[in-house]
Amino acid sequence: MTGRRQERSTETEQALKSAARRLFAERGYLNTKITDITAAAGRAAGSFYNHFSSKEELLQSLLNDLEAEGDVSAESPDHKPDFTDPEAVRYHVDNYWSFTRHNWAVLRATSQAALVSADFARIVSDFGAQQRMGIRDHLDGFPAAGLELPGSPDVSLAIMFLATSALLQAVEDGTLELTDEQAVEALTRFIYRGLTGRDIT
Amino acid sequence: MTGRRQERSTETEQALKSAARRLFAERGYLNTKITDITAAAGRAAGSFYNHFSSKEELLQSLLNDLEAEGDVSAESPDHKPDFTDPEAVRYHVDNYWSFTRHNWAVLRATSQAALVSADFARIVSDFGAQQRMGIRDHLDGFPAAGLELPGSPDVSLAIMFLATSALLQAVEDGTLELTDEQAVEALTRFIYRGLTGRDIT
DNA sequence: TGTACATCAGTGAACGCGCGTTCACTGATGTAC
DNA sequence: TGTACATCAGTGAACGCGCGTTCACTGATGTAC
Repeated sequence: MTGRRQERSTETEQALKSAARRLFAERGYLNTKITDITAAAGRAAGSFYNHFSSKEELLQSLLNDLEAEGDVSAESPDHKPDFTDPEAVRYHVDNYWSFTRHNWAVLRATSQAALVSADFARIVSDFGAQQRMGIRDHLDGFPAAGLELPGSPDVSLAIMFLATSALLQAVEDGTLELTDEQAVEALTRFIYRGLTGRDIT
Repeated sequence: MTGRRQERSTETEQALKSAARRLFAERGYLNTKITDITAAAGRAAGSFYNHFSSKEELLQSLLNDLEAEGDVSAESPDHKPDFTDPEAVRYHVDNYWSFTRHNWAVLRATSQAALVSADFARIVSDFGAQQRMGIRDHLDGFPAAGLELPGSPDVSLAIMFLATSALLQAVEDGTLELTDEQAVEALTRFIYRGLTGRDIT
């Protein structure tokens, strides 16, 4: 009934995953060896292949977990879908910042994997495209409000996301020292101004 | 007189360097093996170690070449050192874009090396800090002009550089399609607005 | 200018390390009767 | 409920591949006299 065997199996699988997440965060994806993961998880090297056929597959599995729980695209009902409103920009910057920071280990691991694997490069690229697509309609009010984007909608939104994740990366690796609040505040002002050409009042 | 031996030696060294640059551009630093470089340069594997003691040292040497010629910090005499003027922002964005794009192979290789080597991580981090330092005085006119930065000067400038190189990376890897002119134009507007809170007229 | 020896850049086969991957084995869990 | 057999998760030593690195050797260049 309990399925003692399967229980044990999923225990090990979870142990491997969480060890991997920890090591990826500490030393990065590329510097983490499969045997490091099994050792950190307290299992034998061979055990790894009962669960994953490669480090890539493990990472893919961590990514799937992200999608399952976090659901990036899920937007709370009270959010404002119009970037002519500074609060709407702040809401999205804050959301994206928190999400990325919270899942930094896995997301950074993915971009590192993208350097070496064409598959992951496409995943990263598609992920970005999807993000932009998801909020493109937040710019719909611009013409009516007499606002002009700095470039095409796609490029303008790309700059928004790229600036945010690049700043987060700088904070994470210690290049820049600032709190989450400071970061979100500065980004929000920068981005709102950049998109609209108006200042936050 | 000619120094036939030394001539031959520097020939090989140049061949190795330019093969490396080519391969780094094609398949990235991490995916390029030392034997790939020697093969592409048409030399024997062992020859590599007459010139460099490791792939890192070769990359370091490519970086030194950059500094020697390009001199990033060198600013032409006619440039405007005041970011309250949109043309000054455009000038710097354009400059940085061209420089980075022109030396993309080496710069990307360096950030890839930074993922794996703490030494290169510091080089990258220091390089960014130096860039920001070099133009911090371009913000000096802001208070007098009644302009307020989106965050601290360092963070504001960091966002400027990070956004630019992140966009370049997206263009280089094919994620985004736009010409240099479009990119510089969009970035200039985004950044000028972001820094000043005013629009480009 | 010529000869004899030294040095040096380049060669490529061979070596060895790190690490991914396999596989025979163990002990526990599940199944058949 | 008990016994005999099957299956499965986990183990860790061993294997082997890829690639960095070495080194004895070659032929050309430089030096001494």
